[in-house]
Amino acid sequence: MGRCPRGSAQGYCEKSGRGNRELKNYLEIIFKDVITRLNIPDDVPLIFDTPKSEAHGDLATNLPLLLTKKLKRNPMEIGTEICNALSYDKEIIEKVELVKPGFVNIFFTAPYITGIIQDIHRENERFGTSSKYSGKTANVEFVSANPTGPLTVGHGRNAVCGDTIANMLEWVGYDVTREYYFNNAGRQMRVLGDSVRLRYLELCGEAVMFPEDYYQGEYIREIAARLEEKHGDDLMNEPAEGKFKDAAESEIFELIKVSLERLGIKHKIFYNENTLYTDGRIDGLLNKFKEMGVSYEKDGAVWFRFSEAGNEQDKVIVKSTGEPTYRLPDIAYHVTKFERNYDLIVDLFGSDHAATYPDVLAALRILGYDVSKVKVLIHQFVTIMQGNEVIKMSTRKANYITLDELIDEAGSDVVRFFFNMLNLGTHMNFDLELAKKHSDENPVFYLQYAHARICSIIRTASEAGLSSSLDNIHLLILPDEQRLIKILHRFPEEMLTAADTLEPGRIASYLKELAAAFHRFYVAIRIIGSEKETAEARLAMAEAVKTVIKNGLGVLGVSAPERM
RNA sequence: GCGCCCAUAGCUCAACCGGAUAGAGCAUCAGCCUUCUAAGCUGAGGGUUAGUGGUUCGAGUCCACUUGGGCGUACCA
Repeated sequence: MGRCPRGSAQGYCEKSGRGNRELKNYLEIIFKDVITRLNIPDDVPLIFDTPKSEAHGDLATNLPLLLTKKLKRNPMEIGTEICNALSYDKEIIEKVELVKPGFVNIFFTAPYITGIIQDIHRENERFGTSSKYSGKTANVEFVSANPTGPLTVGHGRNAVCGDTIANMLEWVGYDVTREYYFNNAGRQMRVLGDSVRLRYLELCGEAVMFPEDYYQGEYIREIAARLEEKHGDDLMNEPAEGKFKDAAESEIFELIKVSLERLGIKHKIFYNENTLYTDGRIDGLLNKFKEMGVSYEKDGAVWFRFSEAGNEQDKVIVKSTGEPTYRLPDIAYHVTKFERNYDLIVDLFGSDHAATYPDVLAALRILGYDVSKVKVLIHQFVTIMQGNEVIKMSTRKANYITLDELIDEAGSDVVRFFFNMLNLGTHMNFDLELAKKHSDENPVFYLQYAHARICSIIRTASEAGLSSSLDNIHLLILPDEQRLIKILHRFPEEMLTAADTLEPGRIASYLKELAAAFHRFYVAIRIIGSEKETAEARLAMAEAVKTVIKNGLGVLGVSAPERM
């Protein structure tokens, strides 16, 4: 890298690109150097983070505070020694200061900070990606709703967050497989098929009793109507599980896929639970458990010794009817994920499934698989409010608001951003009335507006014969400029942290901060109309902001409009 | 009853491995468009971070208990 100052620390310049991570790497090198020279114990963590207040520098460490106990000395004394011994490149670091309790605050030089703009222009739509996990594969399983009805708002959170997590993993280098696991057999599906059959019989003029615990949704009637249209009353003697169930399954799956597609979500694999039976995996697993002595028979059922694996209690894996419970195929399914050799296996469930995964993991551990590869993410439920009323979702009772209805009302961008804003553990209250009425006040517009604004500036500038240039970016020394550029520095690191913690919410928070800094700059400082070289540099900066917003929104699956 | 998750401004949410004065948006109030998009900006008010105790240089963050909510606790998925 030609921009690397000559005296920079060893190893630092070998990194391509900058950003906060590189700055931290540099600090780590020069601090470790001091630690060895001063013979300070090196078993305390050396952490640099971005202080909340600008007055506290660009990066800061609490090293002296952490050392006080170890050295039994005053933190300020230790800090003084460290700061005096610190040798650093003046072209990178402006100053290092030691303050009150024992923080060391580091300030970077403006020209050095500004260099990130070149990186962003060079890497463009790839800026923010990382090769940290290149060559690794990941499987992200999400949605996985059985085809018994359209997706509800409740599924929206899972769908959106799952897809965003997959995006984040791709950004840091993983080859990601998006997977949807479903079950088209069993009692639920029998009831579904029979629900359609009964509606069909109604249409054929039969008087039927439609049980209360059958699927009440309007879509059942529609499926029945299409069957009636196609076959007349030829199907009146068909069993529920044949044509009725098949029609329901395929039509509902079509609905689900369309909803997902509207949100830009496409799964690569739809894994049918049934194949686990037909290819003998279920039986194979049962035999293996028996051989290993981890299962036993009681009351005509087969039980798994989960209690011996440290879980609460033993559970039935095969009912006395001979039918496996969901646990067994779940285990077999995860075995296939291991056999498919993923380096990372992510499962995203709603909190209603929180109780099942410890058993699955325990069984996998007993089978000898490296369970640390599996990251089970549990997202909390979204409480849907209509005014003051809580809407309890139930597919069976047809008491729900579909994801499609929400997308119709709010639009895909708003829906994606809305679910992505939140950390997975957050219990959220979602007031539908409010979402409809105030949708133009959704924070997503704040980000999109910043992007559109920059596009508009670029258009206007180009009409005025002005274009961006990297030649004079050193002119960008105003506080509003530096502040903005420093936020740009953080993007690759934020992306990596988001991917490592599997938290989509981080990206949204970061982008809000970036957009805020840009809007502030925009109001305070003019681009067009300022002195030519400065204007060109500011344009280059604005383009860099635009790139980062676009890339960030891209990860969230939200569009970056050129005009609004 | 037991287990997991959660509780932060009036509302919806942030706060990276425990750090410096707990931050945004909405709502309220007061200002800012003859110049690049006012879907924007500036400022004000608004908090005992549910409560109590503990750990330590330092706690919204960790531990214990209490209260209030969500989800489980099936030979349903």
